[in-house]
Amino acid sequence: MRLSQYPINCVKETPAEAEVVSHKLMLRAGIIRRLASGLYSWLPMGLRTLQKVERIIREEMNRAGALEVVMPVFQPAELWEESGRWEKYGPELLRMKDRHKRDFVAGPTHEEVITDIARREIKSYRQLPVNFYQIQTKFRDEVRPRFGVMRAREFIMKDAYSFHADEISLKQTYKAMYDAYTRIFTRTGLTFRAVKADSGAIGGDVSQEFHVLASSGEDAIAFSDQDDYAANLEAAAALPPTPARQPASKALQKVATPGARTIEEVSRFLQVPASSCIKTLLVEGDDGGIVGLVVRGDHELNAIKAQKLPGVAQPLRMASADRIARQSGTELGFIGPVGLNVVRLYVDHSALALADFVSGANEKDAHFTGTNWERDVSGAVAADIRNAVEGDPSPSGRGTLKIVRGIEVGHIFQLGRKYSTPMKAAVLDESGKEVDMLMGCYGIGVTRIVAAAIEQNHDERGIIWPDPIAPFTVVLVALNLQKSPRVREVADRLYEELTAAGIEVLYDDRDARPGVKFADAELLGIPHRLVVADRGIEAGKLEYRHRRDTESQEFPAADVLQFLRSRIDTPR
RNA sequence: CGGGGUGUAGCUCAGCCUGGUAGAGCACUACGUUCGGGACGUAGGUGUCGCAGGUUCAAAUCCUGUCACCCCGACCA
Repeated sequence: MRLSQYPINCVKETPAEAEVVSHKLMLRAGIIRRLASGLYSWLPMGLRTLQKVERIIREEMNRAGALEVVMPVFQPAELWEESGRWEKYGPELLRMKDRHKRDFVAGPTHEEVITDIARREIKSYRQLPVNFYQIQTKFRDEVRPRFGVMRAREFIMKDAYSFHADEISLKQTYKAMYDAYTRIFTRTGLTFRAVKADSGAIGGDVSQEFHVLASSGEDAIAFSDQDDYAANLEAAAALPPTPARQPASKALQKVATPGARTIEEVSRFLQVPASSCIKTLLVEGDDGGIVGLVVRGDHELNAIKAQKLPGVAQPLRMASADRIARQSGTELGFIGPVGLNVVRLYVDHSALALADFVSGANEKDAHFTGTNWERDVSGAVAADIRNAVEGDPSPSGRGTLKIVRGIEVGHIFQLGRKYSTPMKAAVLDESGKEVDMLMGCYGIGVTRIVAAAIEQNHDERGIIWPDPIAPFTVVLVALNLQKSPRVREVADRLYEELTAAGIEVLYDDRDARPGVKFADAELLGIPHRLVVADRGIEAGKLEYRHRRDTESQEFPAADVLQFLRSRIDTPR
């Protein structure tokens, strides 16, 4: 493409609407434009990358034996009533009526539609297994769309759904999808990690997420430094500490702690480390009562773990201030387990391992020192309710945990019969008996991959695309071509030659100053840069620089194809 | 949904407190100079000051309402 014929300019100033790097760079480089909150248009430069990502996904899904389909964005409410999600999905599901007042939804995902197809088409175990996928626009009415296309309301997703007669077959396809995802993310050129996940609202038993690693990622990932254990922090088990607890040595003593509410304030005021304090959180129980949750002062509550405990309301809800007052006789900041009146009291393993610790006294401006579990507190139940932290022993039994940040770009589930049973998707098995099919589902956030790629690969000058998903592989910068017919001639010829050789070239033939061209090339993030200028022409040289390099190098112009090919990552 | 903030030229923003003819830089158009790291000069076009109502001789500015957008918390690819 000739830049002189491309109408969209890069912009120097960062649009005020953007907060995260990828969003800023996508706007500045003319990749996307916002239409409304959470709704984005993809401009030509961005679409090229998007389509490269889609192509990689398509090739690997096909290679893994999946069959491509396209299902409607709009879906009749009846299907959602059948699965029960018309009630359960909540306001994130965009609902609308057609002119006949019939209810429809804008599809946030397609389990219902695919299950409907499967139950109509598939009658025998001999037609199984099968795996359908599509690459299609989804709509989720997010509470708060943000970070550009990272969390948009409308986005492109690759979703796949497999059907099986038995568990073994489901596990085989799940594994095949795991391998396909590994190939897909490897081929995009991104650094990623597969992790154990909480299966969340979609349901099912087994699930894993694929994360692109980036310091700005929204998710925390815990992994062992000695084996391949890796899990989303919300799903990473925090093991009970060893050695076991020391015996009580101090007496329970009430001390005045005026105004000290947070652990930080209490620990500073009493001159004890946060790890020798506990915090007591009150949440609503599923029977209308109040449940107490205790974690060590330096730890964080893990809501996902906590809401799975018997007696805890799901989703987790903190008790309101006046319920706290009624329950504990005090206010936020001074609650403690001693004499606390709750339905259940769950104590995290590491809090339970403490002796002689500091706890709230259930009295304004007072805490206890020298608190001990058996002696001072009754009814404590041990549980894992905290986030794992760096340095914890790995749940795999080998090594300690490290924590990095990631952006979730893929998620694979074994769904089981969550949809097939309520929607009566059954086949006849070998014995002629009707059995509900088992399902798996496998998603990839296609548009999110593009944003994640930028979060992971950029510098202060702009984007640094990995070769496989760069909008163009080579940027050809011709300097002063409006004055120098020689430069124009050489650059034009080079452009034709490289393009004919199948290399995607962005040719900057604009009448612009060198600084502008270099700056734009760097902002756009084209990985390989060739410069044509009077300087090198006489000597028959061209100048090359990779986007990550700090120095340019010269090479004989005659070798250009061979030279470039040796530097471009070839697609597998 | 709760809390905070912002709406003025295509973009970034000033002006608002203290009411009195709507501004700067960038971008855009023309010409000239310049030309290996975001040049300069001259000339030029650009506005429903988010919208509606109110106060006032007079509203971008004060008041009320409303809409949109952004940021922080509970959900997800």
